[in-house]
Amino acid sequence: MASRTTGRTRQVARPAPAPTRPALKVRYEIRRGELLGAAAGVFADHGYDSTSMAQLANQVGLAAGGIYHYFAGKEQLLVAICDELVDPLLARAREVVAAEQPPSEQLGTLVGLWVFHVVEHRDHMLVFQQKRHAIEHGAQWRGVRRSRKEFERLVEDVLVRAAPHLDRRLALAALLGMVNHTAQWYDPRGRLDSSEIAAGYVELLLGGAAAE
Amino acid sequence: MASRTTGRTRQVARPAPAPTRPALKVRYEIRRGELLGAAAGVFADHGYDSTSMAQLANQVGLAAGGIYHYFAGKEQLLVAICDELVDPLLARAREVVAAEQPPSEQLGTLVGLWVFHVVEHRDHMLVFQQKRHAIEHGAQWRGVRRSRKEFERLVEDVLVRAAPHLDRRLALAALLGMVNHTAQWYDPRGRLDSSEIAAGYVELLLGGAAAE
Amino acid sequence: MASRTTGRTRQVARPAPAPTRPALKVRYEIRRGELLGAAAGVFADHGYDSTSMAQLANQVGLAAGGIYHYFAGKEQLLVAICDELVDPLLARAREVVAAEQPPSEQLGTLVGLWVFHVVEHRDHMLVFQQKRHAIEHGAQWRGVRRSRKEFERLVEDVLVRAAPHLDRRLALAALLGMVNHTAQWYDPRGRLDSSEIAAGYVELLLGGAAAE
Amino acid sequence: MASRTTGRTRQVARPAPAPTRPALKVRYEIRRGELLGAAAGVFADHGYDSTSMAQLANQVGLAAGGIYHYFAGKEQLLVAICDELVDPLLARAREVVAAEQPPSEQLGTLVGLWVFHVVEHRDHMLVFQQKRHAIEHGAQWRGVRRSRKEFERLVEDVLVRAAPHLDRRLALAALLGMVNHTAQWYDPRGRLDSSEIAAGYVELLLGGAAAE
DNA sequence: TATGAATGAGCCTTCATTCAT
DNA sequence: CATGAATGAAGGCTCATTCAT
Repeated sequence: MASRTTGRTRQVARPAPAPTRPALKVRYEIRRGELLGAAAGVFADHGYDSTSMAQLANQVGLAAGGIYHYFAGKEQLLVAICDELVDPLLARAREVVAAEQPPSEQLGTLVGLWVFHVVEHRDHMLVFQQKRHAIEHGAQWRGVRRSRKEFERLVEDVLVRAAPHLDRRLALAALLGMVNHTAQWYDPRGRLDSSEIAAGYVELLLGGAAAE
Repeated sequence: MASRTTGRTRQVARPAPAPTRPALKVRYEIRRGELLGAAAGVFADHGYDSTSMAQLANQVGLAAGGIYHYFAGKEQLLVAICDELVDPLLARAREVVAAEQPPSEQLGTLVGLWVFHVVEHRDHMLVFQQKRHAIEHGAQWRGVRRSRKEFERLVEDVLVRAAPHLDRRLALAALLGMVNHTAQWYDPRGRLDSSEIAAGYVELLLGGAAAE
Repeated sequence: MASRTTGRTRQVARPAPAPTRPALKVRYEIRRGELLGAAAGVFADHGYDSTSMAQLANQVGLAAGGIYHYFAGKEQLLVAICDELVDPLLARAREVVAAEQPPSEQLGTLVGLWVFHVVEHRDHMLVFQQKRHAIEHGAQWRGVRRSRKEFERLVEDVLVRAAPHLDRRLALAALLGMVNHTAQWYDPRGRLDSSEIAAGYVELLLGGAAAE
Repeated sequence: MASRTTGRTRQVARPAPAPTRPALKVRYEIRRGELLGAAAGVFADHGYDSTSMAQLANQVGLAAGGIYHYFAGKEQLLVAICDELVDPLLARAREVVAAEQPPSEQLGTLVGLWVFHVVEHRDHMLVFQQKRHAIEHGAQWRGVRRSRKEFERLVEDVLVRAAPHLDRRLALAALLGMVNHTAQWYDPRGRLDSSEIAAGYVELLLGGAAAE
C-alpha cells in the first residue's frame, strides 16, 4: 500500500516448489498477479513516471529485463493495473443495479462497495489518478475509459432514483469527487473504516434525515 | 483553458511597442506572467510530463531555449504555476476567516471564492493535480505544501463551526474532494456557474434545511 | 597513448566468451578498466571538453548511452582517471619514503618511479593537466587534491634531505614543473627513456658532481 | 590576477569623459585593452570553459552582448590573450639573442625576463595552459604556435651555448617545465620575487659553481 | 525464465551569438 | 556603443526496450 516504509525489496516471495505443482501456465499467472500488485504499490509510492523499469524490477526482485516476461511494456503494466481496478468494480456495480432494492438502499450498497473497493485498491487508485491525463486522452485507453464511463452512468442512475431532488450533474460530480478522493487520505489504521466513510458520504447526499 | 483544440501556437501577443513604455523590468515581469499562464494551459492540455520544453516553447511562440530567460527550469515553471494557484487562494481564505460573520455564511463565502478560484484557475489546478505525487514528496515543494496545509486547516475550522454535527475528518475530506474535483468537469459554457456549484456543495454539507 | 592517429574506433576487444568464465562482477570490472584506459586516451587526444560522451562512446565501441553502465557521468569518468593516476603513485612514494636508504638514493628512486609513472600514464596525466583548474577548485575533487598534496609533501621531504643546500620552495616547484611537464614531450620511440630522463632531472637538482 | 577574491565586478573603470579627449578610435583601443586584461583575469579565476560570455560580460561591467563590440567571439578573445602573452615575450627574446653577451649571461637575461613575463602575465599564462590542448591542435592557432616554437628555439640555442655539457633536449624540456609552471605557484606577496626565481632556475641548469 | 549489457531516441539545459531597440 | 531578449545547435544524461547468454 502507499506510503509504507518497506524494507529493501517489495519482494514477492518466489513460489517455492510447491508439493502439488500447478500447471506451468497457472504458476505464470500467479506470478504475474503478484508482480502486478507489487508494481501498483511501487508506482503509488514512488510515482509512475519517476519509477524506471529497472527500479521497479529491483523492487520486485528481478533484474532489469525481467518484467518483460510478464508484461509487454511499461504502459501495458499500467493498463493491467487500471483494468484490475476498474473491471471488478464495474462488474459489482452492475449486479447491484440489477438487484431489486429500494433506491436509497441501492445507493448505500453501491457507495459502500465502491468505497471499499477504492480503499482496498488504494495503490491502483493512486496510480490511476497519477496518470489520469494520459488515460483520458490516449488511444490505447479506450477500454478503460469506456468502463469508467459506464460505471459513472450506473452511479448516476442510482443517484437520480435515490435523490431525485438533487441536481443530477452536481450530485454525481460531488460523489465522484468525494469517493475517489478517499484514496488519498484513507488510513487503514485510522478511526474510520470504509463502511463508515461510505455511510457518511451517503448521508451528505441524502440529507441527515434520510440516513437514519 | 483546458481541452481547447488550439490552433498552432498559443501565441502570447508580443506586446506592440507601447507608446508609454513601462520600465524594462516591468515588461519582463509582464511577459513572464503571460508565459506562466500560457504554460499552465499547455500543460493542462497536453500533460506536464508529456510536454517537452521545446514543445512548450513553440506553443508560446519561442524557440527551444527561450523559456529559460524567464524560468530557471521546467520544475521552476511548475513551482511558479503552483504558487500562482495556492498563494492568492490562501490569502483570500485568511481574509474570510478573519472577517466577522455567522459561521454558515462564512462557510458559504469561503466555498464560493474557493470554487471560483478553482474554475478560474482550472489549468493551474489540473497541472497541480497531475503532479500531486511529486509535490507531496519532493523537498523543493515544502512551501507549496505548507500553504496547502494551512488552507485546509482554515477550511476545517470554518467547517467545524458551521456544521458541528458532522464528522470533522469526513466532512473536510468530502469537501476537499468535491471542490478540487470541480476543475475536472467544470465547463464555462455549461449550465452551472461557479456560485451555483459552490451553493450546491454547501447545501450538501449543511443539509437541505440549512440551505434554504 | 596520446597523439596517435588511430583508426576509426579505439575498440576494446570485446572479450570473447572465455572457456573459464570469470565471475560476472569480475568481467564488469575488467571492462570498466578497459573503458577507463581507452577514455583516457581519447580525452588526451581530442581534449576532455571537446569530446562529447557520444563521441567517446563511439571511439570505445559503444552506442551513445553505453558508458553510463560503467560510469555515472562524464565527471565521474574524469575522477576515475585521476584516481588511477594519483593513487598508485602516492602508494609507491610512501613505500620509497618508508624504506631505509641514503637520501640522495631515495630521491633518485622516487624521481625514477615518478617519471616512469608519468610516462606510462601519459594519457591520464594529460587529461589531469587539461582539467587542472576544475580539479583545483571543484568540491568533488577534494580526494584527488589531498592525494596530490600528500605526494608533494613526500617529495619535498626527500628533496630537503637529499639537497639541503637548495631553496626548499624553489627546488620543489622546479622538480614538479620538470617532471609533470614530461608528459607533454615524452616520446616512447624517442632517444631518452624514463630512467634517463629521471637521472637527468636528479642531476640538475643535485649538481653534476653529486650525480656521478 | 588569479585567485583573488575580488568584489562583485571586475569593473574596468568606464573612462570618465577626460578633459583631453583622445580620438574615438584610441578610446576604443584603450577600452579593448582593459577588457582583455579583465577577461584574462576572469578566465584564470573561473576557468575559460566554465565562464560564459554573459558571466564574463557581467564581471567586466557589460551586459550580455556587450563584449562583441570589442571581440568577434569568445575564441578571438582567447587568441588576443595568447597573442598578448606570446608576442612581446618573443620580441624581447629576439633582442636578447641578438645582443652581444657571454652565453651564460645571455641565458640569465633570457630566463630573467621570461620568468618576469610569466609572473606579470600570470592570468594570461594560466588561461593559455588551460587551453593548451586546443591551441596545440586547432587550425586557427597556427600563429600562436609558430611564435611559441620560435621562442623555444631561441631558448634552446642560448641554452646550448651556455650549457653545452647538458643534454639538449632534456635541458630545454626541464627549463620549459620549470618556468611555465611558475605561473601556478608564484605568489606576488611571497618570499621569492621573479628575479630570484629566475636565478634559481639558472643555477640548477648551470650548476652551483657557474651561478656564483 | 532470468540476466544485464547494450541500444538509441528523446529530454532538459546551456550558451555563443545575433539583432532590434 | 550598449542592452537584453531571442535563437538554435549541441551536449549530458535517462530510460524503455531488446537480446545474446
